[in-house]
Amino acid sequence: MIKDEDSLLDSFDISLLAALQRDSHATHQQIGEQVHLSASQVSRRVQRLQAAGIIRRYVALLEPQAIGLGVRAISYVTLTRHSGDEGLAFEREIAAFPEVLECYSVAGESDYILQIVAADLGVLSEQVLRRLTRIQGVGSIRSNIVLGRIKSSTELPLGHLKRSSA
Amino acid sequence: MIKDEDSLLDSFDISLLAALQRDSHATHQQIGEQVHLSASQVSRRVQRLQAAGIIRRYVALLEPQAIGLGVRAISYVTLTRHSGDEGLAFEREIAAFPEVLECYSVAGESDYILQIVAADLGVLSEQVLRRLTRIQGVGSIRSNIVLGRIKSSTELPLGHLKRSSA
DNA sequence: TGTGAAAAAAACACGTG
DNA sequence: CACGTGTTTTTTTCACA
Repeated sequence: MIKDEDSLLDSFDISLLAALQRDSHATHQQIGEQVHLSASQVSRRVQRLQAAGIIRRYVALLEPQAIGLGVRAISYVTLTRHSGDEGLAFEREIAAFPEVLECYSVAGESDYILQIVAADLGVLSEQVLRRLTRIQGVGSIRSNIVLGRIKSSTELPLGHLKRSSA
Repeated sequence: MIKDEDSLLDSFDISLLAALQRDSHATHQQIGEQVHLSASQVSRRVQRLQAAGIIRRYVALLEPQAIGLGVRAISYVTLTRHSGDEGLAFEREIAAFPEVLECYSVAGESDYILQIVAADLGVLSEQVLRRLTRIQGVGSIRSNIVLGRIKSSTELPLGHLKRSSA
């Protein structure tokens, strides 16, 4: 089953990925110093990791507070019926909501768990949740308002790869 | 000093932020073409947005599947007591778990909502959740296994800023 | 605010172990 | 065959109009 992905990853690659997850704007030189690799080597490996689809893309992370997004919620959506079609339609629509940062289908009481951001509570309930309720097939929506952001990371753990080298 | 963040954001800045959230590796030239701005103008504005703390950092996003992270869970942690200290200790410890990508304190039944990734269900339950249970003050942990990732975005909505110009 | 020059960085080709 | 070194090309930043 494991045909190639892991086998390309030696311990240098892992350190490299860790560094890029932390700061993708560091120069190859700087990254090379951190991971004990030459700049050209960093360049080569980065290209390989991109081509392999391990590095998906590079993005800028913004500060929600600084752009007036003061409220975050975790919401639970239950569909009226689970006949397949409802789900697909919902999934297509939900992806178009910019306020919905994440949406996962889950096993359990609710069908979907969403992470939503909005300017304030008023906008969240009167606009975003309101619009979500109107999506075809949506039965109920329950929400948890986020009081504090303890951790919010885009860095995937790499420790489980540490053992094997290529 | 300017305390009002929004006042620095005209419609060019908003387009610029949108572009950087999508692809921070595009050259200033390319971004400039998208948002109808010269490369030097892009450079200037990017520096301003960074200095203003609106752009927090640049990161590489990896593909979880490609590095062997096949399982994702949303977990709910309830503390045994809410006497303040328990919460702080938990928050400090939880941040050190690389598998815990996100952790929010919420109003509701549980005290914290977590997003966790792991190689497989075995590792999730036998290692990650096991270790979480042992943190001081943790009462119960309930989890939802993610069946499908419908949307997982780092792009914050900017539509609410569109109206005012500086 | 745009234009062009200077600085920096990345990509590339080469020679070496 | 993989590595580092030096070169070329690209990109960014800065000075000036």
